[in-house]
Amino acid sequence: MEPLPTAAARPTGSPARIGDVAALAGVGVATVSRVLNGHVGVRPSTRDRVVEAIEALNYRPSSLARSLSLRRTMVVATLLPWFTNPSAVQRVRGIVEGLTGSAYDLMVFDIESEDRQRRAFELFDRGERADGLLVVSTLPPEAEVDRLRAAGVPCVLIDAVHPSFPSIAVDDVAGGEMATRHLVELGHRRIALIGDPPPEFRFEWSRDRTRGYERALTSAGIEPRSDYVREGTRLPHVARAVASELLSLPERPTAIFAASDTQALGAIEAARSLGIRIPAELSVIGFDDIEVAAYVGLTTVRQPLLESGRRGAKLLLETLAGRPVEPLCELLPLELVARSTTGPAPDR
Amino acid sequence: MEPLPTAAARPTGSPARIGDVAALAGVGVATVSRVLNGHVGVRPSTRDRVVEAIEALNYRPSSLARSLSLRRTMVVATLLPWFTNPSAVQRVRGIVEGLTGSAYDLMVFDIESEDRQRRAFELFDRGERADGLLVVSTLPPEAEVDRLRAAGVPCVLIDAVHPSFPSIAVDDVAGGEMATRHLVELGHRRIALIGDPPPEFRFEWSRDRTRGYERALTSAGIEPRSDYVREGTRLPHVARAVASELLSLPERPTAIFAASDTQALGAIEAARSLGIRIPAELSVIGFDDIEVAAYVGLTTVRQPLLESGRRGAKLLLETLAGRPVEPLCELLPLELVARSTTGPAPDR
DNA sequence: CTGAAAGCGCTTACAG
DNA sequence: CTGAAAGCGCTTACAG
Repeated sequence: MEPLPTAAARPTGSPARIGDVAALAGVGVATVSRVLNGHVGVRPSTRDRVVEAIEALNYRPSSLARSLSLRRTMVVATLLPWFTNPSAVQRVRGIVEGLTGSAYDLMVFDIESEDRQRRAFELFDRGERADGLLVVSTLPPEAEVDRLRAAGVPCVLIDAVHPSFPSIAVDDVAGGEMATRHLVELGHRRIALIGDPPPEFRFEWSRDRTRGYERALTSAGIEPRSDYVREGTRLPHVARAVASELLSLPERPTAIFAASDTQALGAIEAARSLGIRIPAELSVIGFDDIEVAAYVGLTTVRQPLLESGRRGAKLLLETLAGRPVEPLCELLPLELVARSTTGPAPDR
Repeated sequence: MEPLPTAAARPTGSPARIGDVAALAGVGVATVSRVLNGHVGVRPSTRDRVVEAIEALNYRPSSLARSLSLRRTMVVATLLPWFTNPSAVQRVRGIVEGLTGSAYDLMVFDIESEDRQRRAFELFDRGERADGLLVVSTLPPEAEVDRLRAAGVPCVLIDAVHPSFPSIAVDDVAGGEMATRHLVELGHRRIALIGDPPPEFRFEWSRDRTRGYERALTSAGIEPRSDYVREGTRLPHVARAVASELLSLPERPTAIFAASDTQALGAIEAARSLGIRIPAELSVIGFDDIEVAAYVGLTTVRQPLLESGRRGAKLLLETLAGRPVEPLCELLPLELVARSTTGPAPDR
């Protein structure tokens, strides 16, 4: 089953292989490979014949076969849940920026369910489909951590922390505290919280922000009330529904801290449709500072989303370049951005 | 160089291969492969031994090697430029939805420059890294069209049209006309247009919308003015700058039609900072109806972004399932959504 | 029911 | 400077 001598002999529909080129040029495949990879030490006349054959057959090497042979793909993969979320998008944008100018291409893989997460790691945990991984807002299952380490796949975590990998994150407890303190300082006492549902992928920052919220309340001498703490996904209608419940409570909160801007926006809409004025009757503070936040004047705790992606990408690039990176956790700064959705607590 | 008999013999760091499992279980690799792929006709006791060896070695087959051998990846790739743009994100969200429940995983690949576009197709045009392609808001170069067809890679276009592939699109000329007519009907005569820069990736809908704009003007007896037609990218500051120029014209337009909501938002910000009231002194209409549009009350021409992704994914799935799909262009409906950024032209 | 061998399409020592 | 061969890690006829 040797390569056939001419292009015409290849069945239509299947691209030429390196053997076809070799046959047409009258050389061995090794020589074609050398020309392809720009190795020195190929006689110019030979090279010319090979180049000619490549063009005649419209040949392009199989990147898959190359990857298998080279054990290198020049691709970086980003694995993240809900990757169409505004904050996730912003991080991805940072990753794209961080990778710009490098030789690596970016592949983004969505993890929407545990099933997809499993499949994602099946695809990537050997480092065959991508040379490095950027895992965003989720933690690999422990078994995958082992595989990744065993296979030596460079991996950087963004918005998640694990002792085995370097990571870029923020202090979520401090963030929750910061947001809540802002409300307390405005005189609010009845402060509700809308958090994310329990971690689906071992992803726990919502819990940390809740802890910060409780801490701030306690140190202000306010007793946390369980009926003021709700959970819901970031789907617009869910966020609205959760906020509506909160706003229909007999003792309605005068302020809401939402664990994300997306949820804060839902709370604002809920208030709007209930005829509750913001910030006169209700203050709302979010988390993230996504692009629309500035646009609609949402008060929020800003975390450097873009920067997190950029830094994560840079860190991964370092590792890929062979510079060993400590599995340290780099904390990015948080900043309170007071805009127009928070104000003094109503009298009474 | 036969597989070594025990796991311990494998160098740490390299995952077990099928040969290691076979050796440990005392069977041939073919048998391991059969067990792995759930083929019938393996004696239960043999199967048990294999399963045991798999677990002992924590073995997971190389998906890359599988792909090479099977010529199938169970992955669908989406190639799109500026994939963090709100409208692109929305389409991707639709694609994710359309793929949900299927056996295919989604990989997203960003095309930000011609260089990346070339690399994207190098990776995907043989159908080795993905079984099917969803090309969004860009057109493959003609040479790639040939390769894709030659290799028989199923490919669906979204927001782009090519005779060789089925596609999901909208009638952009009609859309441009619809937007402009809305302004004309409100009494505007000085109507400006902010379009995208010339197509970077043979991507021409902005031109079509401009054509619709001109057509609407002409049929209203309004002479198109070249100083009213500007181009700029969707980067926020660019959109603002372009709008500012327009609004500083001696004969300032009373209405702006932006080729995208993102640009419309930029125009609104520019007006704001120039102290121009909307819609009293300036009407602004966008295109797309991205999520924030409703939120900020932007009048726009709605195109079914989510639906385009969903339909594209479904179409691709059909093709992948072997049901031949005509290379037809499916046009999705456009709808004018009048909100609060457009109003009657100011007297005089 | 099972294994040896060929094949997927490359790259790269190794030997000339 | 160049080619035959082994290897990357799988799958699958083919022959028992």
